[in-house]
Amino acid sequence: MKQLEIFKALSNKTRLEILLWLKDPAASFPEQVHAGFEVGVCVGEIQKKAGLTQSTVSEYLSILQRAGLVSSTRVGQWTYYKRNEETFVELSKIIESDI
Amino acid sequence: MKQLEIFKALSNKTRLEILLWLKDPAASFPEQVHAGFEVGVCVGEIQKKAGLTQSTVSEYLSILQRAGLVSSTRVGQWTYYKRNEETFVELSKIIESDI
DNA sequence: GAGTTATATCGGGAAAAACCGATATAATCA
DNA sequence: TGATTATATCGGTTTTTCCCGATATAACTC
Repeated sequence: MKQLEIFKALSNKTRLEILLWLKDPAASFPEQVHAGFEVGVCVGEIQKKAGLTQSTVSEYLSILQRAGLVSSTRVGQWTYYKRNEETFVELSKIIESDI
Repeated sequence: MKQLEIFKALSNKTRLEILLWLKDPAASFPEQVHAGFEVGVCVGEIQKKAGLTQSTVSEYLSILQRAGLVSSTRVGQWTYYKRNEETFVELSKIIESDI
């Protein structure tokens, strides 16, 4: 686990918000109709809510993914992102003991 | 607690190292003779070990302090910095539940 | 096939962070 | 008092991050 990369990923207001939204997708993205939330939330919905351009949000999601904080699943023309909870648990332990 | 400020403070290799060194000052700073380690470690010792300029290290320590990760005590002409463990505990909890 | 929709990537301008050297401040000591 | 030592702050250059518009890719639809 690359702590520095994780902390950099968490050092942005919008990226922190995205992670929070993904914690409760049903509440945060009432408009998503294409799929259940098991696979996550598609980029377009996240982008609308973030209020930034599509390219920026796509970039942010890939930063979060490289840090291991989210994972993605492609379904047809959509890419769904969801939290990777194991990384959060690991991170919490790392802060308790390794930092 | 301002999460964003904390994550930014943790988004730098040298600052992460400083925090690690301050975890075991006796092992990390064998040369410090001016005081016991209860008050912390003085800027000069940290600077030598970091290998950056005095101004940079002083700046880094104040970033860590603004984030609540360390605290400082002035004794004579020295400023001693030590970890603020409560913030780490809080942060770990925040990651478990609030992020 | 061509047209449409969703996402990723690329190139770049603006803002922030990473450092530095020089200088200021504060404490000590002769 | 002046000289010395430790730290903080200030001004500036380089590097990184932020965020955009334009373009590329991939899947779907007709």
